[in-house]
Amino acid sequence: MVRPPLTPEERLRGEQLGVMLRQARGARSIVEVATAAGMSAETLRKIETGRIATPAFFTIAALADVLDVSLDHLAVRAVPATPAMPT
Amino acid sequence: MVRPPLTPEERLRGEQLGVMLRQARGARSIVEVATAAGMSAETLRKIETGRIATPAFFTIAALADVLDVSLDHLAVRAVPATPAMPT
DNA sequence: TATAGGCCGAATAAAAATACCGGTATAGTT
DNA sequence: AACTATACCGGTATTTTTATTCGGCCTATA
Repeated sequence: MVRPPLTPEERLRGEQLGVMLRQARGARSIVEVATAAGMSAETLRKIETGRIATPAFFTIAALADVLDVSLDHLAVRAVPATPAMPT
Repeated sequence: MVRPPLTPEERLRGEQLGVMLRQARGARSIVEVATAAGMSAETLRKIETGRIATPAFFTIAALADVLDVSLDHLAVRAVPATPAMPT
């Protein structure tokens, strides 16, 4: 009936996404990239550190545009192992 | 100091994303696609109708995977005109 | 009848996104 | 040495939004 809490797997997934975004930022400062992507530096920092585990689609899209990385690439890399549910 | 309300532009952007996802779903039922993507049917319906304007990145990623569409494609199409800020 | 698909509104807990504060560490300047 | 500026981190507080379930309602079709 309510929104369920994030699972440990979802937390991990968010951390991995953050690591990739941080790596893509390279030597640029958080302030510069966040401003270019139209978000606050605090938000970008929390995404990079995984404290925002399930950020909004358009937030990541804006970041990917600024950082010149592919959204599909990010999604695939962040969700590595599909549970492979048996039929 | 607080999270600002969604702008009309963000609402529109969400609606456009919904339209694209709906089109990609084709003849498949909401229940089938939502289940395959690991979310409730109600949530998918709200995304398609734009009532969830800024869905989570991994939510859209799961949908894009099931529907076999590109996240980059969705992002570009949903945010068509960059404001073209003058230098 | 009844079954399947879809639409809508209310209610709820959890989380996003933001700002502010202090702390740390490094690099450059006076 | 003292000061200044930049950059990053962690916590707190706040409002808005997500994601979910439930119930009802409608339409087509077997």
